[in-house]
Amino acid sequence: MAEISSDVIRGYNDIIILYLLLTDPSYGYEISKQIRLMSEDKYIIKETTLYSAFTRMEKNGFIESFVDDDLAGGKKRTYYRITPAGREHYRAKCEEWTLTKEVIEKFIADEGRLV
Amino acid sequence: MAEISSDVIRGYNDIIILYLLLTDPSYGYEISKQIRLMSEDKYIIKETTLYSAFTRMEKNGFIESFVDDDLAGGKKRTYYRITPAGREHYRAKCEEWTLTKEVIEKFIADEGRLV
DNA sequence: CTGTCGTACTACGTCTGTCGTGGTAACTAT
DNA sequence: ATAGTTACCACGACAGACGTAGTACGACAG
Repeated sequence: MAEISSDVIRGYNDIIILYLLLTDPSYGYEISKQIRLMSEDKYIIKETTLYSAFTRMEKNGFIESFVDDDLAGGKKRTYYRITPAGREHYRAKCEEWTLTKEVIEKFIADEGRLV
Repeated sequence: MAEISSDVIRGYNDIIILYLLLTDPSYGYEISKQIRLMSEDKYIIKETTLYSAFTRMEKNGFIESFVDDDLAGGKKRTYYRITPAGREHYRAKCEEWTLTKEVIEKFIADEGRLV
């Protein structure tokens, strides 16, 4: 089955991740599983891509982190929570998506032109 | 008016350019004007982006160049023609686009969730 | 009790497409 | 004269995505 190459989706990891934080905080491993699930295995985000997106978005003020170190076995887990700025970023990116989609679809040929 | 940031469209300049070469060869300046026109000024490709896409795609065998140096005033102009491999690349990218679109739209929230 | 699988990250360096700056050169209209 | 349009190119910087590798703990099979 075809899968999505990363360069295509570049710039959209932000909205994918932020979407999953809209209602509740979450953490890396969980988010990566949800992306895989929601996309029906069509998009499997690379771990490094995900975690570096967290770092970048926290620096930009779109998300905040907090650590839960009360897990069984003294393990810790880093949660991320979306900020108001993050919501705004998400909203803006969605609008940009609509525009982008409109533009790109003008350059998708119908069958006839392809031959 | 909102315009499209380049990182969003990254990876799609190829199909935009190739689309404009599907029926006839063309050249940089002309293509850049057509993109601007067809997108209703929503996407204005940067010159350097365009010309480096030409170089890259020629190296990949998606397009071929030929020079017209019989223009008035001894000027020259470099035309590009799509190759069969280029058509195939275009077709594949269009399919990928369909997939990508489906995936991304699963992560676009309806109004209710946004608040 | 050794080994693999799943969970949950992190560090480091590389690659590639896009972009900013700036340059060349000739024609065209004011 | 000079600004604008046509037509292109070189160079270097940047940022997001990726490859590789490593840490560390628990659970469960053999």
